[in-house]
Amino acid sequence: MDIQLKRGLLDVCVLASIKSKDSYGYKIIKDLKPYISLSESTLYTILKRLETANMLTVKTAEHNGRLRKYYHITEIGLKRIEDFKDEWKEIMSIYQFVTKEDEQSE
Amino acid sequence: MDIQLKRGLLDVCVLASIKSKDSYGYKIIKDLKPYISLSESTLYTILKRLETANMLTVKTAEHNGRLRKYYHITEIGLKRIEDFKDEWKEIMSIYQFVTKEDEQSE
DNA sequence: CGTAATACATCGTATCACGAAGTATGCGTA
DNA sequence: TACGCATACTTCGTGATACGATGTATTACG
Repeated sequence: MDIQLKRGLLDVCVLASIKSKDSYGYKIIKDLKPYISLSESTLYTILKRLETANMLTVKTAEHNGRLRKYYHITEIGLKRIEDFKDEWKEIMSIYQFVTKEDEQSE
Repeated sequence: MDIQLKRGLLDVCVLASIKSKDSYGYKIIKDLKPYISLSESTLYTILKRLETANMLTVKTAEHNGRLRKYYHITEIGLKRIEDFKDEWKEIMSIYQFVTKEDEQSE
């Protein structure tokens, strides 16, 4: 997918991937892969950004003797997803503008 | 609309605005306003980019004693719009992923 | 004559996705 | 043991790009 199109979609995707259950970096990438692929450097940048924006919290926990960072969505993060649904209406109208056939010009 | 979300949408919007009829800078901004707003500096940057990518051609013409630059879409530009329709399928699947309610987690 | 609308252009800045590279651990296998 | 591989997270530099600010110039209107 076009890199420009991914912007604005990525943040919400990451939030959606931890919405129902806390998750961690490596798993998020795998879960998102069928929909949108992102590199590790991209993901950790996003996670840090979302943390700064208080959309998620981080908790380090041990798993199999190794440390993992688990990410938990906040109310603000949930609201971000809701806001996206509103933005979607605008995107739909743009889509219709772009794809409409101009009958009068034929 | 979120600035990140606009990226990737803007180019195609501009192309769509000149698809059926040649247009010029100021008019493009006005035509797009109901769907997506962009500043002049942004538009001229985009127009130059699309010209470099051979997605449109420019022709300077006189209008009311003043020079105007008219933009005309090319085959490559039209193809860009078609490609966008394909990308749309991916975007739709992302939308469904983001908005799906997780029944199993309730 | 002054103001607004029209029309195009340039510059600097902030945001951001990504590749490359690095660090470290656990596990299977030869 | 030694090696490769998957897991897991981090840092750095770069290129793309939307935008505000600013500038130039003309036409239209009162």
